[in-house]
Amino acid sequence: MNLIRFGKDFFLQDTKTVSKNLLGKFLCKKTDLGLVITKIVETEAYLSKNDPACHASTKKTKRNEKMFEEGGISYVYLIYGAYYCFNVVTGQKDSGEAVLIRAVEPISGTDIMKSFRPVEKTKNLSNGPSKLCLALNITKKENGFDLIKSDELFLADNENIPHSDIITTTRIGITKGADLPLRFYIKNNEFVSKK
DNA sequence: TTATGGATCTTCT
DNA sequence: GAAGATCCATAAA
Repeated sequence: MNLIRFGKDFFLQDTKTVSKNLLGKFLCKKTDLGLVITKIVETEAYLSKNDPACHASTKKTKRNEKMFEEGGISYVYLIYGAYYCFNVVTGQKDSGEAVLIRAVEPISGTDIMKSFRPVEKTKNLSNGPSKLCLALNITKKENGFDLIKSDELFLADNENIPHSDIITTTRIGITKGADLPLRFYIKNNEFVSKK
């Protein structure tokens, strides 16, 4: 498979634009067992302004500092003391914006993913933000990774999803800013966490 | 040093 | 469909 990486320009666009553009693209992870390739099917945008749900909405801390870097790196954090969530940092340095990858569809290396996260149905392998982190073996060690240059964790180009097949709704699992329409997913895709 | 809450998942009915 | 598990990071004192 021919994997084409994105340039920095891709990540410096408007965060909502990047959120939509990431749909249908590949998220790749090199593991000890081989290369895993997945397709992004669901994202959420977290903005710096007028968005109380964003970790960067309050102030810069040791935990969210990666969100303030220039776009093109990863931001991984622990939630509920037990699960990881994977974000792609976007925008200029100090903007404090990112895109949460909520769900992916296994493309290649499905068996490897199942070795990290045993499930009966492939459909349940990566249809959630923490599920995909487990399946791709993404942990705190992957925080602050360079997604443009790294060969271990990176994004690659693929199909563009037609605008008519992108559904925009409100975000999930948050208590603040829950009414903002910043969640995007691919229409009729089985691997979306919730419709 | 202590208290509290959270961008979730799994298990049970 | 509904509720409990679980523990780190942050903020307050």
